[in-house]
Amino acid sequence: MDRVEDCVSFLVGKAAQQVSRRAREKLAPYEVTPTQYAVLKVLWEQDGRSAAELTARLLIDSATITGVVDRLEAARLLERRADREDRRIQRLYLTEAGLALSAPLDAAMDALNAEVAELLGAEGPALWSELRRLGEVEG
Amino acid sequence: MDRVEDCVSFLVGKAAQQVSRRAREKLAPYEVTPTQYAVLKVLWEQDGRSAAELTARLLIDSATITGVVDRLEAARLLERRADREDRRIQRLYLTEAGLALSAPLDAAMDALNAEVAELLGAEGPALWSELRRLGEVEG
DNA sequence: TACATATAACTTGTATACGAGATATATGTA
DNA sequence: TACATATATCTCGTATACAAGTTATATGTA
Repeated sequence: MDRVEDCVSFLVGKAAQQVSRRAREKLAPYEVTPTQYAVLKVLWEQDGRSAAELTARLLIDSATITGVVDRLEAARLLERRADREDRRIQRLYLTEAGLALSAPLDAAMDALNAEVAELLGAEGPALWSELRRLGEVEG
Repeated sequence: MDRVEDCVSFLVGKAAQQVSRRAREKLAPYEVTPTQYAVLKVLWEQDGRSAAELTARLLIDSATITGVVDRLEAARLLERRADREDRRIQRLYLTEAGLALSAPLDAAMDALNAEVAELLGAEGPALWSELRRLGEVEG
């Protein structure tokens, strides 16, 4: 491999960086980051989940989740409530403000998906499944 | 888009995260990170480049380059030397230790490329060109 | 020359991302 | 019950990544 541009790690990393930059731009009006959107998205499905459930679903380190949830709580988009049966667990519940963001943020991300789909054209769907496989790379 | 797993931003981001994790593992014995590898890779081609040249080539913010170069300099893999003609510019030169890493680090990343190529099989090359297009997403 | 503008590198503040370890609480087993 | 082990969350340290702003130096133009 002669040029860094031919290195998988660089290639996938830069693709993610550009897509993430567009996602940040689209989410910026709502003062929510892409990672925060991912957490909210899982809670819109069903809230009352624990941080451990989020780390498993989103493949994020528990140290990272702590910080992301801290900021979402500070923004009053969700609340931590202690589980009554297992006192180690903090369950996460959406506030009214957190629930209200569902429609506009999903619309913003649907627009991003459409943008990328148009950029890739017919090869898009194939890329999807390849990326899913890459996302499952094991040590 | 119902599930966060169907969101392009999440999908590409997780693929990059897993590949990056494998790259970190492979580079760890040399105490070099994937981003540091990218900087070294460009300097192995030709050193004496400025930070501005690196930001353009690697699509990294100038604030990020400052920190990465700080750490590479602290690890004595490269040196900053002021340009004589334009005193704003710090040119980056590899040390003996920095040069010596070329062969083993390239071998480690070639191994990663082969690993991913095997994972993807025949669809790999198509994915490459799609990722290059994604990496060029414009605002 | 004098001054507005541009550029290179750096600084500061915020947000991931992860390794390692600390703390509190549960759970399994002798 | 007593204790070893496991789990959930959090803290701390390090490394990107980027927005915004600072400083020093160049450059273009009146």
